[in-house]
Amino acid sequence: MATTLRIVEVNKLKTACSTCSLQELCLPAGLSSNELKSVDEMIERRRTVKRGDYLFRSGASLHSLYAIRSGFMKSCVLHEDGREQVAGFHMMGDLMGLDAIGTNHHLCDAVALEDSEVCEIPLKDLEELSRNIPSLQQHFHRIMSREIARDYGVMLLLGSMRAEERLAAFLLNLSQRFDARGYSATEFHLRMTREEIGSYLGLKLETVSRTLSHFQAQGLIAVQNKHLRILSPDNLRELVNHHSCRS
Amino acid sequence: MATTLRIVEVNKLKTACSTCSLQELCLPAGLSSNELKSVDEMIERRRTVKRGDYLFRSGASLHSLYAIRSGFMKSCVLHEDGREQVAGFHMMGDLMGLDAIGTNHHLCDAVALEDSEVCEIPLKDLEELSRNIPSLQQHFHRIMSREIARDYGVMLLLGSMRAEERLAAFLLNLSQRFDARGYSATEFHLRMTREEIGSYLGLKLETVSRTLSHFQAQGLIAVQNKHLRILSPDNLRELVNHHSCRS
DNA sequence: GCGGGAGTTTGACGCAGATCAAAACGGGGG
DNA sequence: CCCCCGTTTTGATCTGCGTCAAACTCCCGC
Repeated sequence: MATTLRIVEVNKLKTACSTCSLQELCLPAGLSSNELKSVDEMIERRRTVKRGDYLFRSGASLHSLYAIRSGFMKSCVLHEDGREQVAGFHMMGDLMGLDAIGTNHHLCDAVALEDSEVCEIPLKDLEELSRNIPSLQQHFHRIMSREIARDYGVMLLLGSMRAEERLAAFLLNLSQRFDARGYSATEFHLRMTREEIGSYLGLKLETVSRTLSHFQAQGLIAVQNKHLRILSPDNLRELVNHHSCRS
Repeated sequence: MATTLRIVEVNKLKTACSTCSLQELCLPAGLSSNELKSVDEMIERRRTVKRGDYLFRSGASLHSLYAIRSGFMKSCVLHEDGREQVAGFHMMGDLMGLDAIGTNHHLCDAVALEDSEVCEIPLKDLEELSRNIPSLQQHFHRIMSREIARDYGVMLLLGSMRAEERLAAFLLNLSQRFDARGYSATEFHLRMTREEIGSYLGLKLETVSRTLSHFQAQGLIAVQNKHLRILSPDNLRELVNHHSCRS
């Protein structure tokens, strides 16, 4: 039976970092084959997360960081009064859980937007290993730093861009990330709803929808439901950079 | 002559981490006295930054991280088209420059809002030392992680709070940080302009001013120019948590 | 102590985007 | 294959905050 077969396959998955195509994007970038082996041994297990399921929840204590092997996830910060906001979208090669190191407790939910597979990296082991492998240590620091840099970008976006600019920046960012992973930069599937995009961008879903329609009318993109094609990346870039309004 | 005297004093400043009152807030928190000594030796030099001067500029290559010893600073992210936004305010014990590790280039400006003094920590040395001192390594990771967590908070603020909530959250945050450093939690000096507050909160300076006036009229705070007194922290907290509007 | 420029306050008005509403679409389950 | 519910689109209206403008205050340097 097909279902059983698939489960068996998943359990068999012993794919090592050393043979992983995401190597260069992920944690062990730039290691020797010997070092790669040590990292392999550190990975506690691979775990699958079904669409809609949580990888971890806000408040849970930190066991491991998670490297995404396949799939697509979002992280949501929660406010005590029930407000919640998407803090980021994450895809293959991304490392999740970095925000929890400070307090030992996750401060956001991680939810799979499609069936996903992650590698579980016990923080203690990572710390120990990175004490012995300087280039791993350095790379780990770079990853954390890049997350901070990304956040600064989002702050700039939320604090000083108009709706059109935000959406253009968002689409270009997705495009660039797909590109870096070997997928088409101009044509891809939006795995999140309009509401989730809006939450991430500080906009309401209606505004997201309207703005997408507007882009389409201008010939910048072609959207049909979740399928998106970028027709004029240059014009989108121009939109982000030459802001017409708002000081 | 007084000026000369002051310069001499500054040059003499050999205040070590081991005698620094900020120890527990700063990088070397929780180290043994031997370990503290190693950290002391790592600090390349202390540097003073006059009000209005740059500690580092966006685009400059990363030499060191900077721990603030005294004073007050802001960091500003720049957008190519000239837009700029305050990404954070930093005070004694805070570590600056973390966003630059990823690319080896600073991506924000660091500007002193009052005469400040910083300890310069060469990244290479810190990395080497933290390979030998696990608790230093762990603490450094915690600091980076806390910066990520802080950024998530700012994203939540910018993406889903109304003007009053943003300002209330901002004041409470300042209050709490002053408190942690042994200063009054209810009465302090705002070292930044209304425009800088606005930039940080994604608001215009007029809105900041109006909202402060409004808080004062309600008896929540007393502001006179840059001097601020929090009269009802509880009501401010309530304002942040029980959002009346906006889903 | 006085003049001037930067920072702040306050008012009037306009607009981008939120809100409310309703119709159209699409895809997963029976 | 069809039904139904979650998602998306589009329109009409409302509103919080931005924009423009003017007066006022506070330093800081001369």
